[in-house]
Amino acid sequence: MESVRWLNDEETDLWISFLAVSQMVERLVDQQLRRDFNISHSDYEILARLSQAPGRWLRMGELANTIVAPKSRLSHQMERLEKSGWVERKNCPTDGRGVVAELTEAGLDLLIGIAPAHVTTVRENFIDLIPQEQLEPTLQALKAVLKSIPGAPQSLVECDPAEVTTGTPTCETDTTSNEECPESWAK
Amino acid sequence: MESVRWLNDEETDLWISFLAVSQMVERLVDQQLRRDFNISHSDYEILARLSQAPGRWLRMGELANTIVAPKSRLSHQMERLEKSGWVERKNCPTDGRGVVAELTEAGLDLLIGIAPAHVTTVRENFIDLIPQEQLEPTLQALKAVLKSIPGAPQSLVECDPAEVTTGTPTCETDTTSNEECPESWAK
DNA sequence: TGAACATTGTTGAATGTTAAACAATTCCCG
DNA sequence: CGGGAATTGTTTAACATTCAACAATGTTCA
Repeated sequence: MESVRWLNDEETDLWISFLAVSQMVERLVDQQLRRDFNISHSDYEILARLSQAPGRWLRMGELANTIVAPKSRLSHQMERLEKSGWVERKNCPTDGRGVVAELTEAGLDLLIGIAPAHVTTVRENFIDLIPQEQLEPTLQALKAVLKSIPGAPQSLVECDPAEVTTGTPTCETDTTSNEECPESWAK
Repeated sequence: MESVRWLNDEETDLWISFLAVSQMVERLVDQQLRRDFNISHSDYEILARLSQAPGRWLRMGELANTIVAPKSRLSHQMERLEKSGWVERKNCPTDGRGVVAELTEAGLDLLIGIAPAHVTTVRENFIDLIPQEQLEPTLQALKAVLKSIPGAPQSLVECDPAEVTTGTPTCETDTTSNEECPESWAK
């Protein structure tokens, strides 16, 4: 005899809307990438995250965590991306079990070609649709969810990949991540 | 020579966090349903939406829209659900092309058995993680996105399926949807 | 040291999803 | 009415994802 705390109207609305937005936005973004560049959104995410990593490489596990994918999926994706020449896998020098995923020059070029249109899609179908005054509270809500779920990834900065070729660390230690994505890039 | 409006830090953070939360929450919810009840979240959604529809049935197209799925996916899902006896397909009496998806008694019973645990999962991994003061702005943000995307579904109310057996319309015409999901249901 | 255990990543088979082509029906309008 | 266009839903085949089992390496600690 357990008493269930059903969702009230507002909570229900929030949950249903969240599901709908998640799926619609994901679908729109994915379809734009497939249609215009013949690449899936999840493949794009791999390239993008690698491009921002210190030496444009990440351990497989880290990468999987970052894009919130099971390891097995990442393995399959990497196999395809590697065949296309956009990514390389190397044995990790510091851990015999480990594998390092590295973005190739070709992969970076591809990403640089795609990013502008992608950002536009993200704006048109998500960011620019949200009224200014709700940006910050929404971000806080999302971060609260992330914080409470064990194993959730850090936030990373997504920006012009053409500018992120230096290998400057974005993670943990050096948190002056602002410098990496100045608004002045909008040239 | 197009000038790209890259995302600034806050926007980037919002986008990345949104993607992460979407995938993490969807995964957690889906896994709980599979583990405890051997049903996928998307199958659950079908049962839930049908249970709230006027006579516990919907046109295939409406249903696909509601759950934000391509029609082809819904067809496959329905085939499986029909085999399991939780749903039935009938020819639509008013449109020769149409097909009507109807929840069976068995399907409703299943849903009633599952719903409490499901709601708990949704609370634990999403709703209850969001601070009170961000609930409303977040909802507004999501609704703004939905409103601006053509073909986005209406919000529906998700509540105790045991109570929604009367066939009272929730859509369009009768918008006193509050009555359907009073907080007092939390018994 | 070495034996149990933990971690890392891959593999293969089962399953689910997708886009495109299709058949059936209805709608629009001359 | 009747013919072209639009809508509805299914099907097929290609593709992607998932889980569980696995191999390989690292870690712990007696």
